[in-house]
Amino acid sequence: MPTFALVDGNSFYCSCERAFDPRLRGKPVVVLSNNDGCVIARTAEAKAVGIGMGDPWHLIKDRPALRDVIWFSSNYALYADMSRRMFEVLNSFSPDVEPYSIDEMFMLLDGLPDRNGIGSRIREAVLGSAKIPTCVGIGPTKTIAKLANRIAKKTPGLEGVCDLSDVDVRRDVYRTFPVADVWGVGPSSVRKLARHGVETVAQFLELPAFVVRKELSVTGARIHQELTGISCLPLSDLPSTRKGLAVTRSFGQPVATRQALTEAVAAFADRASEKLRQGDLVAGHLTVFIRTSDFKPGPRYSNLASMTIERTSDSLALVSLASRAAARLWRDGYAYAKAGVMLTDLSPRQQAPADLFPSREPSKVAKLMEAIDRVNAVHGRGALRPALVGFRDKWKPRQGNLSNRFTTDLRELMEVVA
DNA sequence: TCTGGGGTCCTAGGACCC
DNA sequence: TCTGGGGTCCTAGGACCC
Repeated sequence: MPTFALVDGNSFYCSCERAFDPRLRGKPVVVLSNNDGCVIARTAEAKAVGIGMGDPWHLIKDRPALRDVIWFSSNYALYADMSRRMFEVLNSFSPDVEPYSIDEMFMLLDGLPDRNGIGSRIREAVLGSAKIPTCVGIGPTKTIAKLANRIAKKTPGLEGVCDLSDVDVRRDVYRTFPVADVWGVGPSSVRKLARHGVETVAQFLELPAFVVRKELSVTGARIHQELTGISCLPLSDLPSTRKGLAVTRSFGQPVATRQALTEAVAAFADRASEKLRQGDLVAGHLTVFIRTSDFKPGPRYSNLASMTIERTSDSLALVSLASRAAARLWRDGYAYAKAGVMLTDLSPRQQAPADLFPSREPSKVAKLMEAIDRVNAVHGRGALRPALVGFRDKWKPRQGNLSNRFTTDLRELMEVVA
């Protein structure tokens, strides 16, 4: 039987901010989503003054109780780099580490020389080297490790570690643990299970497998199995090639001209092409969507255009296709709030079938893209951009309080030291 | 002034084929 | 009078996750 650990960074984005500013210790801190929209990370102190996950910042920030709360715009470059550091620390314990999200990593503990107190030692190492406090959940399947992690997080006496390797300990936990808190069981599944009188994990496990299969499909059946201690979600050692990628944004202010909208979509397509090239991939399908706000009064409109394209990662081609699509989707008389570009049907550039009649010479395009990427690596993203993107950036999201990129930009680190 | 931005997997149903 | 039975591939949409 394998042993999995799930290591999860506490209030990850907030902890990243704290790692570079000790004055934030013990204070309520929140990090906001893009556009400074809603709260996506909060410290224990921030939870204590009543801030919920996903709360719209502009609706709550003036409450008297929140007077001392320190807030940040999200600084993704910093968080991604901190995540990489966390990975490296875990990797020094075990060769089998699978990043599950930016702040969560699964690892296999099998074959480790000394398993005694392993959870605490992992925590100490991550805190010491990466400056990130974590919780560790341990169990014979991913689902159980995840469940253990949740208990570690919520139970003060446990010092951030919960081990559910033992079947009797699990049985005890299952009697009261709500099935709604199990990884992969969402609101829709909870409603179905409630019709069978199921509320706890223990009750869930009493359901016959065929009932679970019928009600919750194979996804639910796997969770059912995993909770009994039979592992069916393996650790994936290799980073899988991604299936699709998207660049979507809410606008800093409503976009009301066709020009501004097409420029925004062009910019998203430009960024999406860049991501594509970073993974050495090409896309065979392009989707563009535009929409008005769900929250503001006024006429609503939402539409998308989806097209199969000649496989490419050429910014100029993708930007041109995407902005033409946006121009077609445009309707007069609406205040647009959000748009996006999605690329799917991805494949490695090398494996992509060659086009019989390419519209442009592939080797020349590759050289041009390489040059563009190099210039932007030195001078900053967007320094060199397709003309269709423009320089007005009317759509740019708000970022009212962005911390410095301490770990990835030397100049920005020096600003703090100075 | 102001409500995020990504992902994955699964299923159903349509189009098309023999 | 009677109008098949599989396959595959693709897409849209649901559900869930962080």
